[in-house]
Amino acid sequence: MTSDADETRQAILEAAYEEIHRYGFQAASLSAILERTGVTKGALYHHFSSKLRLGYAVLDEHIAQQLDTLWFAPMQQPGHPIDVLAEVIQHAGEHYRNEEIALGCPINNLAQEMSPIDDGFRRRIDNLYRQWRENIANLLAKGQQEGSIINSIHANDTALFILASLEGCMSMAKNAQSHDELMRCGQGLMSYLNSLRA
Amino acid sequence: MTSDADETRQAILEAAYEEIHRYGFQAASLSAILERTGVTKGALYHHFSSKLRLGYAVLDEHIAQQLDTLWFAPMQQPGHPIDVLAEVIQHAGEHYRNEEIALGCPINNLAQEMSPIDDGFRRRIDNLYRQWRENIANLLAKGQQEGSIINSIHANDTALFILASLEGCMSMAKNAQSHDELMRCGQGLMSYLNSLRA
DNA sequence: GGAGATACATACTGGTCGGTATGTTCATTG
DNA sequence: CAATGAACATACCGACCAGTATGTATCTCC
Repeated sequence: MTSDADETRQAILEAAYEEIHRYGFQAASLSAILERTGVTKGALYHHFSSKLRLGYAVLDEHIAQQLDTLWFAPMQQPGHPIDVLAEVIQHAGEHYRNEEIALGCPINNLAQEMSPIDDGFRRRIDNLYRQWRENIANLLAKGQQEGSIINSIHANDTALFILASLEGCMSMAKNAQSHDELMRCGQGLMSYLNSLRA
Repeated sequence: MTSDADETRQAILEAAYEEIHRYGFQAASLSAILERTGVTKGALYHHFSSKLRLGYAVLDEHIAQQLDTLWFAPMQQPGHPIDVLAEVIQHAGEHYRNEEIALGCPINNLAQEMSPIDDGFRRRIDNLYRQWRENIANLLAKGQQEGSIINSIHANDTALFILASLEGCMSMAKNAQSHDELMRCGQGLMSYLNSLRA
């Protein structure tokens, strides 16, 4: 029964994601993940050859999909690029209220923790960030073609800065454990974004 | 001889700082710190009652002092606030080239890792960030009084966004392991800062 | 209906970790 | 000069961890 097996695999991924999101990858305990799911260690090592591979799978499958749902897909909607960005950011801000802002952005968490010590993590995260930047840069470039975004900026570099600011705001709010600080910081980003309108 | 004892204590703090900066607090191994210094476990536990207290001391003493030297002190120099900020940021960027950009900002590292799971860390980091914000906000407010900074912005909120962007740029560059990306991201921040000139 | 593979379950291992108990040296102080 | 405490040093402990070895039930396929 491939469906049962797949359910088990997904349950492990989901539990691993939550454990990693809260405690980080290294501090995430396999025993805790097993306890969460009711799955045994035999099952876990049947589906994943090591803790590292489990971590990679969480990134490649769970987190990548979440990023797509929360950011990439909504960015495809029509409208003025800055309006689209503003709406997506606003919506994500709401999402992170329920997801406990104190846990921070899952990608940034892993980036900070793992990129200096494991290149497999680093490259995967780099890919996600690259896609993210490209999505933003495409929006900006489209706006420049349409004449709705000023031409004096470089789309790629500006996208990089926007993403950095985004992650920075999440960072600040995470440490302050304050959704209000996230919103205040987001206002700063918004005023920057508005300065890009043609 | 209090001087010998103090040297030992400082040696432990320095080694602990480096170990924590590289691997994070939880993954930092006391054994590795001892090996670095040649100090024994007895000595370590004579000076620090637990690993947690050692971590707090690294923040309270080593990191706080580093922050003061690299950021707060240089921000006191005279000149147009934006010029001062630009120079300090530029100088810090150079510093982080040698300090291995791939290790990231020590404060942000600890914030991401520890703030959700230990309030002692979180509050200490919150204090450092607060001082940082206040230093920036003071510069901006002074500029507003002098008429060199536009009045339409709120100094405190803008300082928050600037700090967030700063940390975000460090974050991006850390994961990319690229000092060039730090500089490109910094350019985005600079163009934002310039938009604040009166 | 037997063979092999899939999908687990249980019990165990070696290693590392933070922390402690105890011993020792030496400098100060009454 | 004896006593005390600071400043270590050494040896050890229990807990937890990722990973493994082995067993078993079920399902597929010839």
